[in-house]
Amino acid sequence: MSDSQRFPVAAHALAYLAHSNAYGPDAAVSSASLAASMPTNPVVVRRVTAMLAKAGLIGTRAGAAGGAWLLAAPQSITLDQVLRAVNGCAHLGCPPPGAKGCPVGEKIPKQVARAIAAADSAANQRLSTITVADLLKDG
Amino acid sequence: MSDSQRFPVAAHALAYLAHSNAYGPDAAVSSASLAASMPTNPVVVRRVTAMLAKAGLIGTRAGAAGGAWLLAAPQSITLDQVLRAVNGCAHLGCPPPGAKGCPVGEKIPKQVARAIAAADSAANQRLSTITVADLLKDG
DNA sequence: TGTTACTGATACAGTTTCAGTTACATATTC
DNA sequence: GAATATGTAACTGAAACTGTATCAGTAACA
Repeated sequence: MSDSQRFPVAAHALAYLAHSNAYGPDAAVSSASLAASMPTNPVVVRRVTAMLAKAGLIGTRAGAAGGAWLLAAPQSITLDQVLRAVNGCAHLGCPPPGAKGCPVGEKIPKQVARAIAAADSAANQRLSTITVADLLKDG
Repeated sequence: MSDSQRFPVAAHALAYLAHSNAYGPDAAVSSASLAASMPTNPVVVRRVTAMLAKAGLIGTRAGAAGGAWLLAAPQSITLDQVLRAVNGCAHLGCPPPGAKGCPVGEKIPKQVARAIAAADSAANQRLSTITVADLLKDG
């Protein structure tokens, strides 16, 4: 996967929902409003909110006065959940397959993959200590 | 930056040099040999080895019997050095700029950027505990 | 000295991926 | 029924990467 802005857009959207006290369908925020605060295109926002909704982090509703709202308290939504919801990872690359028949060429990619997975895991663990509520703090 | 294979290629190349006991110009390994073990194209390898050379991790020499060799012991080359050498990062994306004039829209991106930097740092710290020598281990 | 072999760099084509945009079917409120 | 919103599909243009070919410079070796 190439470099994507999905994670930042998702994090920004959730923080904005929290700031708007959007905790139910009656306080839904439209994709146009979310997009205006980035700023980006409403369709880009909806592509992300659709994934967040499938992950159970937010609720969405079509129709007039529709939009998105949080399904959990901002303090309880961690950023690693957000990253997983938008199918992101640390993107350090995939190891080359290794030359067939070459003993060292076949062994190294396995260890490279393990190192990449370890780095990915460390990034996720760090993100698990940051919540959507933290994104609204000053400083 | 989009998804790049530079980091895996660099890690594989360094591990291969270590396995070949390439510790000096007289034991230089050509880009063709390195490429054959991935497998990929020699030019792709040279694009990476040129960066590793600039970072001081390997030496290279042109001409007949030329190629690349390690400038340090495999146990002392950590993978975060390798990642920095090829200009990689965790690639979680860049935060949106935020809407001008919107107080919340301007504050959130700063915290999102901080979260991304924290995740990146965690990944690098984890990589700093893995060396090129570890890539040659079994299992 | 001439041949061979290698690096580094540059340039190009093809592929992939993404943001942004338009369009449309569906759903909901008024 | 009109207005407004989501979700999704299709298209465009930009960006980045791989693979490839090519060339100048360099070094070993007969």
